[in-house]
Amino acid sequence: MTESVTSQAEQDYLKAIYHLAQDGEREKIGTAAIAEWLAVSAASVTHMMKKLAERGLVAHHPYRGVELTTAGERAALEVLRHHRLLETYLCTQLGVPWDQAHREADRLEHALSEDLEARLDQALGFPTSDPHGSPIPTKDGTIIAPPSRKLAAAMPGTTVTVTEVADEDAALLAYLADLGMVPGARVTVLAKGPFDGPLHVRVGGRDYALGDAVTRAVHVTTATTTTTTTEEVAGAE
Amino acid sequence: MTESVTSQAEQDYLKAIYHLAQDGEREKIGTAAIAEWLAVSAASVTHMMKKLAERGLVAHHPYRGVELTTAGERAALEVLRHHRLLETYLCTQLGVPWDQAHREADRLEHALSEDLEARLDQALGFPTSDPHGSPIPTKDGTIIAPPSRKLAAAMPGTTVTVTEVADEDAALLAYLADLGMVPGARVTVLAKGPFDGPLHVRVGGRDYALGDAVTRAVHVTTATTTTTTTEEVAGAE
DNA sequence: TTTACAATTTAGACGCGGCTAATTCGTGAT
DNA sequence: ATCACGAATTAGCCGCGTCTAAATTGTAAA
Repeated sequence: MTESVTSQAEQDYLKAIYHLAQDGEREKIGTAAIAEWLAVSAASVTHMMKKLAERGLVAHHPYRGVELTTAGERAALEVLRHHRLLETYLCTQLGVPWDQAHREADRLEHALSEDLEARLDQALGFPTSDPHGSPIPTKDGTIIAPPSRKLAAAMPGTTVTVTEVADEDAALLAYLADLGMVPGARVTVLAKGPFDGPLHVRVGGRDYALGDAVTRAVHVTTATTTTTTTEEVAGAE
Repeated sequence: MTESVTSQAEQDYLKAIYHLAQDGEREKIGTAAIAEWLAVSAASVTHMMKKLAERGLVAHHPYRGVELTTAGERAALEVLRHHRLLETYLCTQLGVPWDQAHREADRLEHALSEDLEARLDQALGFPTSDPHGSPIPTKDGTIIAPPSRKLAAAMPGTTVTVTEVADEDAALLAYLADLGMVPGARVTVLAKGPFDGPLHVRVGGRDYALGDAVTRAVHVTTATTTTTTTEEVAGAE
């Protein structure tokens, strides 16, 4: 109810922590990871973490990492909601290219009022996910995380459906769009090269070998309940 | 061509100077006027003026006032273009009320990219004025200031057309909308009270007595070339 | 012409968010 | 059990934009 009056910088840090927590598995997020993500020095991160800890938005365990508190996660989700509504609006209503919308939204999200947020939501028909397939948090701070895994973790031989594509890297996004790997696309995992080699997949009738950066950016779900047996079918080409 | 990299604060000051120069008649704008307009101390204004003067955006004549240079005016018009395109978009495409759009645009204008500016412009069909009747500067920094005067300066007995309504005061704007004094409305000036008394006008078949703040916020043009003779017709009620 | 006052500028300080350099802490290797 | 090293924190600084208090200046009145 009370306005937290979080500054733009604070919001960026909260968003970063939320993102890193989603991305990796570990709970505690290290200072270095945040620093790298935000292109900022480690000292700046520590400084901000102490500030956010005082505000009760973050639990800071010195030398061991930080994690969002309930209030912090709520604040992060509010920013994320702004971001994804904007992204959706920019793409669908103003024709901003898929791979540019993220950067635009990053700048606009901090200037979006609650009223305008509601208007965008309504104009879009209350969407539940953005153009990249990422779920849009609801107004009350709920987010439905679809049960998806990274394509990197998909079993060879299975056919999966793309649910979500990370929107941070515009070039990667453009590449994926070119391949036809957009949310909803069906991808057949053919084989995994040895020693962290490329993942061979078939999508839209064509085969590709995808590197690690790519397969970690794409989230998929085993659509047709392929009874996740360990069938190591390796049908290349 | 070169990015001036003007900060948000700098843009706000440039906008303020431009506005005050338009509003009043004098060329040189005083420190106090800027300070009041931006709700900032006079010392802060002087500080910023020196900074802007160094950047060549402002001509600072110590103790005598400042005025925008060509570069400064260009920068101000760029911000103003962002502002008015946003205002127009918010009103017509998202249904934001007339009197709220200004505040929203004030926050969004600094985060609007050139690309998005172009998309808004196109989506709106390349408008030349915003919902308040204010002209929208063109991309190349041209602005067509329509030959209008303040309603306060209109001669009693004439009938004028509202061309523009200042958008800074939401409450005033709501009041004017209620009266039907929107751009395009025809207003008959009945009489002017003595000693800066209220201006009696007829609009939409009804008569009103308007205070100074109101008549200075409304710009009008003598539409039907009413041969501006000094006919002091005083027909009240 | 002098003077008083209001407007303006200067001086000095603060909070924010950032940085570099130095220090402290955890932990994996010995 | 120790040690070395990388990660994290602390210390101290900077620029921006703001402020209050103390000069300074322009000008209008006497």
